[in-house]
Amino acid sequence: MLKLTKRTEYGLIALVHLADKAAEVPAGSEVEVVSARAIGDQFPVPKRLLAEALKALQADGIVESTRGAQGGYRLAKPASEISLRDVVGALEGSPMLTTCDGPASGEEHSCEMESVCRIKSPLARVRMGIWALLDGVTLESIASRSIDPAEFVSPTH
Amino acid sequence: MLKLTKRTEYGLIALVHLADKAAEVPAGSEVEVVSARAIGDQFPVPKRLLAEALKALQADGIVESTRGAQGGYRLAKPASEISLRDVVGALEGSPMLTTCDGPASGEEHSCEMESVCRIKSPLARVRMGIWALLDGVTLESIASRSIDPAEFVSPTH
DNA sequence: CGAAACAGCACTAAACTAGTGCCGATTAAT
DNA sequence: ATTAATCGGCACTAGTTTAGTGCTGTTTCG
Repeated sequence: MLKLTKRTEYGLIALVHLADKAAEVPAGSEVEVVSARAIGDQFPVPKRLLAEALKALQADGIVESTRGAQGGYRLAKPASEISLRDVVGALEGSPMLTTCDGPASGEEHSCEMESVCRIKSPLARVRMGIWALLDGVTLESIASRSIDPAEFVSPTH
Repeated sequence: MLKLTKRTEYGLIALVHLADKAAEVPAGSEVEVVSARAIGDQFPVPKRLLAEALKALQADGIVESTRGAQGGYRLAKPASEISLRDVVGALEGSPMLTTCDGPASGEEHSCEMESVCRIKSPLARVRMGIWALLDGVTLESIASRSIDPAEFVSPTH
């Protein structure tokens, strides 16, 4: 239904929090890690799911983790280099729009009626447009409430 | 998972077909209606679901229907005035991105932690950006640019 | 050692999606 | 007037996805 999952929502909340922590220290210095528990304590969200989201973000290299007591997470890159596209890709995967559409165009049964399908390529373009839109929104811009309408000009045309 | 439903996919296929029919006659003249059965016979899709999609499109004023024998559907507006936004809106409804986000911002339980939520307004802007993107794609542009082989080889991302 | 914290697997319940069944209402053709 | 084609609405089943939880193992600080 063209909707993001809760996992993504919780992951984003955590990332904004981590971005705050990273912004608090002078550039270049070590950023202290924050535990999933510590993040969950600050927001009324299921702490366990938030932890699941952080695990997925770690697996995709968006955050890095320190294990053991006093362990936790921090951003693996500057917030300005983490885009919504990265986050959504890590937490939702790539499939988008319809099964007829899809990244694996040349693969197996992408569309049984490829030769007659009139909507495949238009939808592929829209999908790329959406990814491009997400790509233009960085974690930094989300964390610092800056109203920047320039991000929302349609890039594909 | 940020995906359109089959209903929307089938509805789009039908709409492209109807747009073709509308383009075949000189401007101003009556466009003959096409039955759901006739459309379904031309594509390997579940005919019944296609009919369901057409019903929804009719309810939203995107197509108009003629009942009874020899009845069917045709576009209610010129294809150039029907956008993907209209179609998706009719077949999927408006909710998008997260429950925290959402068009009815001022309504009831939009977000329990509204005061602390950092991601609500950024996501709302992204949602508007996606709608704007969909708004820029007309049924006409989909129907006309249909067979463009260059699109099939484009590396998606 | 023991507690804190990440990592991985698996599971349940609810919601949504895809697809179908059925029947009534309407209308053109005969 | 009858018939057949067609839209319109309600409801139902099965499969998939999502939300959320349980449990166990592993790492690391104190």
